[in-house]
Amino acid sequence: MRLGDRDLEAVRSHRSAETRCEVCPIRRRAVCAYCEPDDLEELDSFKSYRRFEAGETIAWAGERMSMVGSVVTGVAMLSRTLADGRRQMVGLLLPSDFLGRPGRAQNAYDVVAATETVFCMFQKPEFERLVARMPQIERRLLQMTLDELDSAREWMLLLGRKTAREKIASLFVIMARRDAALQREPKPGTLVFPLYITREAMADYLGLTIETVSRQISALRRDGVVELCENRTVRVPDLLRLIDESGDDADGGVLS
Amino acid sequence: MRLGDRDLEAVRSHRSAETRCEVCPIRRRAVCAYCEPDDLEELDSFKSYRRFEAGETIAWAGERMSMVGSVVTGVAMLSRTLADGRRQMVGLLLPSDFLGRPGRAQNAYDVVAATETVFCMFQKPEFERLVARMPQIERRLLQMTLDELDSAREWMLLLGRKTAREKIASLFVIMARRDAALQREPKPGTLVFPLYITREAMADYLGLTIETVSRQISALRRDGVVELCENRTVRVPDLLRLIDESGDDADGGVLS
DNA sequence: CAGCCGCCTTGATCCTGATCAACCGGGCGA
DNA sequence: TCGCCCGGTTGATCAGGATCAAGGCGGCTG
Repeated sequence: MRLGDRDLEAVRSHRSAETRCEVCPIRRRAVCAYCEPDDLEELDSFKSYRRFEAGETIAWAGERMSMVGSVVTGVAMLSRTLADGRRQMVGLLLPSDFLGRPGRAQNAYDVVAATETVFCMFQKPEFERLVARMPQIERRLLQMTLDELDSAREWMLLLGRKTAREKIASLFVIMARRDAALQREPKPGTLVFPLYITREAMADYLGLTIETVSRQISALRRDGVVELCENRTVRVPDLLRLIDESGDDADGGVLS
Repeated sequence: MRLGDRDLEAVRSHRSAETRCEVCPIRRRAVCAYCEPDDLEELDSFKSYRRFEAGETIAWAGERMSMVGSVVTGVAMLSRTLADGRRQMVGLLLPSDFLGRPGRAQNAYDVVAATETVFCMFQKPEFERLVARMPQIERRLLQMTLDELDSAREWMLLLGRKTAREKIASLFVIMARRDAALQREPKPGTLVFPLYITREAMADYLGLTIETVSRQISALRRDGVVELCENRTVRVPDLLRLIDESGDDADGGVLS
């Protein structure tokens, strides 16, 4: 598949080693955790890039999934749906996140592109052969999976025990941190970041309805905690205030 | 540390290779996923067994954790607490489950023994050396972590979208399946299994209050979905009925 | 045996977030 | 240009689960 210039730029930056998070400077994250420089030539021949439109379904729960890979640009959502249609997002894939489970044929979740999204993908059998030959890939996958597990557990705390207002504040903190982590040169000072996703996606993420999401965002705006600018952009004048609203204790808490 | 006869019996059976789950016969689970028979001699010299009393705190969030290991008998709980004391259980460790994160010094969760619990433990540096030497251990850890991630996501669906009644039914389904999976020779017919944990633990697990837990269990009993016997034992006359109450679709759903 | 404590149950009331409904504004195709 | 549709906002009302409160039961200890 032929990629456009913007996508190619993304692919190039995708190969960079690490970025730093301004909000929690300790935490670092490789943009593509299994592609370290010394593996590049070996992996490059097996990679392919695929692009999905916003709203496009990448995979259905229960379907066979023939590829694995990671997000280069854009946002993808993992979700599960109950028999009567209630839906819960169970994962949010931002650039550098891995999609697909080595060693399992079936896909456990619906995967939908929230925005236009580019994936760096491998055929699953080829990837598994690569993993078998290169144990360092397995090690990095384990670390990534453990990180995801930590995020999932933080999310469980949010879903089980936080109020609607705290949930919204937490979401903003998470997105601000993730955005800062992905910035090559994060700007100091006031945080400004894009809200990639719709109210519906936020509601599915937080276990709320869209009406409640809308109301609580309005309330946070009314109280001066956040400002909404054009292009679905959020400005946070005081990050500590926002973190305070999120219910987490100042130090620990939300994993980026 | 000296173990009693009952504990020694548990340790012996702990070395058995696999058990089968009557409820979902496809799913199998090694009782101790990193201890396959061919590794036994090598690992044995590094193992030690530790016992914790019911209610005893095994580790605090934020603390350094010098050991890793897995549950031999009993039940342990992972939980996170918000600044104001609201608590959410984020993991339930039953026999065969792994505790501790290779490659991280600090413990992210409070770990509490729900019942008397025996762990098979390794000093973390030794375990990491073993892992480095034996890549098959890393592979199994990856698979276990992926399983845990799937469970966590199933749990997120429960926390975000299920009603109190569905949450209770789901919990019973999970415990029935886990119990059946751990039975050496599961009895066919009506399911009977122990409720290892208190109402408080259930409430923390499900994101409810103890009063709601109590009320919903009473309601399920009144409606004939479950029966409560002595010794905190639950009898399920019709598993399909219970699964129906849990809100999951019949096939997919709750991971054991 | 009495008294206490921990765990559980049940009742009454309250409140947060869901539901139902109306409306707004922008983008897009007819 | 009109009208529709989609995503978002806001209001009114409802209901599920939280909270507050009282009491029961069983086990443990003095």
